[in-house]
Amino acid sequence: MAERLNVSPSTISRALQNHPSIGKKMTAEVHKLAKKLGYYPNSVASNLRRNKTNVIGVIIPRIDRYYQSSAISGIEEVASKAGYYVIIFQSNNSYEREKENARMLLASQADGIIACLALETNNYDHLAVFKENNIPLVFFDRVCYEIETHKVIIDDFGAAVKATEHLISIGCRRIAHIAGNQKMAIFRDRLRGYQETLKKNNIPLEEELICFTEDLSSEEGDAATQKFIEMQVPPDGIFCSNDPCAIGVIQKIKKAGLSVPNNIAVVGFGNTPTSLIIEPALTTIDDHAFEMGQAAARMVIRQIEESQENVDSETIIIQNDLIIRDSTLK
Amino acid sequence: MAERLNVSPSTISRALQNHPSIGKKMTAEVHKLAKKLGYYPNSVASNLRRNKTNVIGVIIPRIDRYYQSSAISGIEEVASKAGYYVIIFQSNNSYEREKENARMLLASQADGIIACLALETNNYDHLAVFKENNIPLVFFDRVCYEIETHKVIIDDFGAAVKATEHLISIGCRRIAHIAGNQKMAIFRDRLRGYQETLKKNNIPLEEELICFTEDLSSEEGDAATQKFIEMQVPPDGIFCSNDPCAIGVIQKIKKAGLSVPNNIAVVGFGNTPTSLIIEPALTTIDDHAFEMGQAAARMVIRQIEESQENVDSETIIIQNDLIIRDSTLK
DNA sequence: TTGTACGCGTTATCAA
DNA sequence: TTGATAACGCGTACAA
Repeated sequence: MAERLNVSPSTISRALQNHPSIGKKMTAEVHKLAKKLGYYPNSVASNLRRNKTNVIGVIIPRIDRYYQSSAISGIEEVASKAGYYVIIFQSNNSYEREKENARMLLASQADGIIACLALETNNYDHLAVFKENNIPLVFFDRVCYEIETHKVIIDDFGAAVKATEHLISIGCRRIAHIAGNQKMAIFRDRLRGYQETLKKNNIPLEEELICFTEDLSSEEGDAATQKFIEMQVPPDGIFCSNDPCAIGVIQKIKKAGLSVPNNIAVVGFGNTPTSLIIEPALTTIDDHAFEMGQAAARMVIRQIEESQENVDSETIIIQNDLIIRDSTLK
Repeated sequence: MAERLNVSPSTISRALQNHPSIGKKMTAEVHKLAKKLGYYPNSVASNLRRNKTNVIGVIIPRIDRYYQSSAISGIEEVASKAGYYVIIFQSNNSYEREKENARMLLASQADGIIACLALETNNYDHLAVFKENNIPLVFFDRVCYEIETHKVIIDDFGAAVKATEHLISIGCRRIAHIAGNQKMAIFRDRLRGYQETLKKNNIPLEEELICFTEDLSSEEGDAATQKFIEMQVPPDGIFCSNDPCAIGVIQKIKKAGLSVPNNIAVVGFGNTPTSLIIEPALTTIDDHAFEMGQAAARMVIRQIEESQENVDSETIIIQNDLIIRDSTLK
């Protein structure tokens, strides 16, 4: 260590963190010497001693999806400002990988966890473990209601209502919905929003106008649209549970020689960058992914730092906006 | 810990890592008990003892750019298979943040570093530190030639040649280039590829056909196109140093009532998802970001595990492809 | 095949 | 304001 130059091991430690009870001269000198020697404290040892790692673990399906990487950006921004590291694990929507990720995070002594569930997951023991070990856990977006924790979500039901009502307001009367995987609450809520809105407006629900998909890919959007177009009376509006799917829908409608929005209006969900590039530009729900990330990070940090055996699970609902563009502008 | 059930602290340790010199019965029993008690070794302590963290630190400009998140996906895939964690820091293209990130990674005792430089960076001391401390460092994409390390890049010069030659081959004779920030080698190389190709084909280089941008945004593409269109003899082809910029260019050309590719053909760089959605679909260079990430991860892990005071800096060049789409199909 | 004892580099506590 | 000491939880050399 650096104490070979002067004397004392703990004085160095204190000086380096500007402890008040250390002489200014001493402090300055230590800092200078540290810089000269290129000395930096070993945070692994510090972590062991303090029993704190300043690490926030994030478990998400895939980092190369716009929604997820935006959320992570938000997490990282808040975390790094507060002096935390962000360590990221991708589950690839696999339950096994998610379990493995949780195991690794547990072993790494992360101070807190932020998770967005994998599609496959329907057993939550690997995450409940964090609660048992008193490690703060915050879910965002794809949350689970089986564990009592803090959550950051958007009002998926309300957003779907907005989207559907918008389609009705521009004159659509035969509105289809392409739904996401019904294992996830968010997709169930969007479907419900769609259904309730039709009911409320006295529009009959037709089973054949609802298409269930595995993962809302463009290809599934394409296939669903094919079926819709072939119907005797095709729909005049389609509400898709995400943007990539809506893009596939629009491309298919155009390929069939029909017009968006004149023949069929389309609404997406997510406000991805692509929604502005497709022609016509896609009307969609902005889900404020970046802010969700920020909120989740703030939440988990607050829990870490309060550490009181604490307030029961709290849910933050992030605002969402319907962004109206050409795909519904008749 | 768990030795209160049987006897011995170190036996537990050995059993848990399946040390050969431990009875099979013992080993099995310990594993069973560990599972039952929910015991997991504290890796912070282990890291301290072994002087190894199994962490690979990644410093990149922004995670919410498609190129970067794809590369990270590649890194993560390779790393996690090899038992490494990936810890990500965003520099936001700021030199100060990059310095801070490097400092934190140094303190966290990362076993190896993968970096993609910030735009602002032109002093490299904060990264040279890793070499001094014998921590493997691999650059990818935005590399620096001032430090001798391993690098993963694509042949930007060659890719630009391919792109420019393609424009010439479809009959373009007045080809413009929208160049990226010339602080970065990749953008200088792309410019050079463009220039050399024109020369080789006896096409005069015209200064006014080269537009230098700050960060190749869509907006800058839009503005550059405005100028090009207003010229007495506008260009008949534009090679853009990235896709977002090319998207701005295409949108502007169309807004001006001109046709892509008939009036002006456009080539981008990066093969982002948007290049397939814009109309006409964008001809572009696929830079294989995911594979770059994989290669970088393999490289850094190899160095970590060989640890021999080692082979001098090696450079891997990842293949790139010109993907021809409608924006250049006359 | 198993147990003992020490040390990794910090920091908290207590004493000076 | 500073120094001495112990302890964080694990891995390993050595002894048994």
